[in-house]
Amino acid sequence: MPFMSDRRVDRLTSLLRRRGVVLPSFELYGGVSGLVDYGPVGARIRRKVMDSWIDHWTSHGDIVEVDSPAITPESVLVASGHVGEFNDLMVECGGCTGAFRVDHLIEDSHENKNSLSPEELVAILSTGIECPTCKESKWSDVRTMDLMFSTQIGAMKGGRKAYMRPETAQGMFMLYPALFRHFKQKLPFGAIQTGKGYRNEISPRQGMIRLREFNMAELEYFIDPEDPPCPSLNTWSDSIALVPDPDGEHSGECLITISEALSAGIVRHPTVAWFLARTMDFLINVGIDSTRIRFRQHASTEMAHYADDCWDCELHGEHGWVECVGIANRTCHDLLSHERHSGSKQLKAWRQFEEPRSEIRDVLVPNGASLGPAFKGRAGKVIEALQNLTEIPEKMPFELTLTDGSSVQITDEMATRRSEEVTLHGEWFTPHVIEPAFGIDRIIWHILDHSYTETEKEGEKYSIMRLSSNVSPYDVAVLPLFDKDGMGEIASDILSRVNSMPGLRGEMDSSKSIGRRYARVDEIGVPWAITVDHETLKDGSVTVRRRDDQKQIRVMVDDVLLNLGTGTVSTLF
RNA sequence: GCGGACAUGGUCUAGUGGUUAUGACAGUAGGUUCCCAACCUGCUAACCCGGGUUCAACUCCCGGUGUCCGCACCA
Repeated sequence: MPFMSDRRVDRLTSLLRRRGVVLPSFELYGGVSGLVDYGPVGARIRRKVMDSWIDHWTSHGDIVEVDSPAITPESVLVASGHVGEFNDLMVECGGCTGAFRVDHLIEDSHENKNSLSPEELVAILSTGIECPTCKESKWSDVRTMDLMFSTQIGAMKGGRKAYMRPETAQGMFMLYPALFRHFKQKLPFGAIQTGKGYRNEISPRQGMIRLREFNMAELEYFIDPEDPPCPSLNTWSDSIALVPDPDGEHSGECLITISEALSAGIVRHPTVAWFLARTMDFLINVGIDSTRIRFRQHASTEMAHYADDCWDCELHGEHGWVECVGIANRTCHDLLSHERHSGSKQLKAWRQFEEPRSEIRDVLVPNGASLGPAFKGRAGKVIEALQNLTEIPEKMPFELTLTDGSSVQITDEMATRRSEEVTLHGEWFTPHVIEPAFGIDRIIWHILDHSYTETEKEGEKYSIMRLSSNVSPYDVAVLPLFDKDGMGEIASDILSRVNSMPGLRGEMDSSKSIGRRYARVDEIGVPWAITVDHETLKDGSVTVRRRDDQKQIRVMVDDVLLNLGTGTVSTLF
């Protein structure tokens, strides 16, 4: 083994580099912080994590996968609120050169800081706000911190301003009308999308934890807020660590089953509860240590104004507790905002009443014979305004305001008052959306962190990556004990049989001693090794070695391959 | 973004203003051994980038980039 740093995290990162799992990007040119590469081994792991994530959600039946561009026109991100929020105003202190967010500095001096313009913020700043570090108040000019990567669609002057998406979610909101049709116009349904997201972090640190370009996997689940899906939670009998809202009545960490948490009112929304449970399942399935998972509820104060129950799933590792999944009830905020900004009428869903409802409505029926001659070209607008009246005036004549802002006088003969009975079979409403958003790189880091095991073997340090077979880079290693007497050929043959099985990938290694080869595959987390030896030549049996306890058994080749295909090799032991 | 430390083969490191720049591990070729990183021999492979000082810079100075540690930031 090479030199061992005294920090576990250093030894782990060094292994990940050495074995081609995760490495800094563009190192040839000095590297770029916040960007990483997945090497040949890491890319396999990432692919498997992504695939099991997609499989986990699409197997449910009412969730489908979509894919939309990373390049996003500015108007979309204005509507979503990203263009405003991602441009935090920053200011530097002339005394100690510290950088601060203006809104944080003036927090105590103004109640409604969110409503202030940049000019007003600067004005308040110059009233003698002190630097929290050095107590001076010599502030530099205010500048914006753009946390999105901006670009342009079209190379020439007329190019349209755009950004690299900071989340994949907006693409799914754009596809809402298509999804609504796909699901035969019935809620609930969901869409997932995996892909890259981009944030120009001020100071990315901690390796894979804060990246500038990162792998996301997001799910938008559209529901009727008056009829939220309440899947049964009885299948989840294990307790989950919850850290409820510190300002709420349930503050303090607790270990509790998900259905208890829902009935106790800790988790406020039944669909959110279901997503917490399903998220737990996914994480355990890809090999996260269940004792190092917890769900932390956002305090009412830190929650975005539109959301009403948000949970972060945090994983514990070398960097402490890190937020890896955010499960938010975004309510109708996004769809409504896109409806307002785009003017589209397709962002709603239909709610059928159980019983048709009749209503008596007073209406003014326009009289075209009288309106036409009176208003000529504007008559159309007048009729439209009359039909859109929500309150029918008591008396005639009255002033009617048109959509262009002008008003006209409506007299008796221009419209007839009438009571109409209308039967309503349902109504249009804006669906709510529950969004679980997964940071895949952070999850992969914790899979590696939790799997990395340092032991000793005959006084030597020995590392094993105890990856779940669901995410291991190779399913099996095929090792000829000697590369002679035809063992190499038999091994190649076994390998190609493995590789021809759907979804399976094996690796062959015939160099150096057998112990060294076991060590190499242990280090990258290959769960099984098949060794071809002299007996194989005689009877077709091989040694199967289990990574986690180094136990080995003798089995017929065909049996191992069969069990590899069904994921049941462990039953042979 | 600020301050401090650091930057040498794939990994971890030694070292110097001057001619072939250490060592270990890994890799590789051969020998030997054979079910847990054995051994022997050979080989491959590095001074972060740009400028300056100097007869001469991997070494000293400045700038950049990157990493780590604090501060700030993390929607």
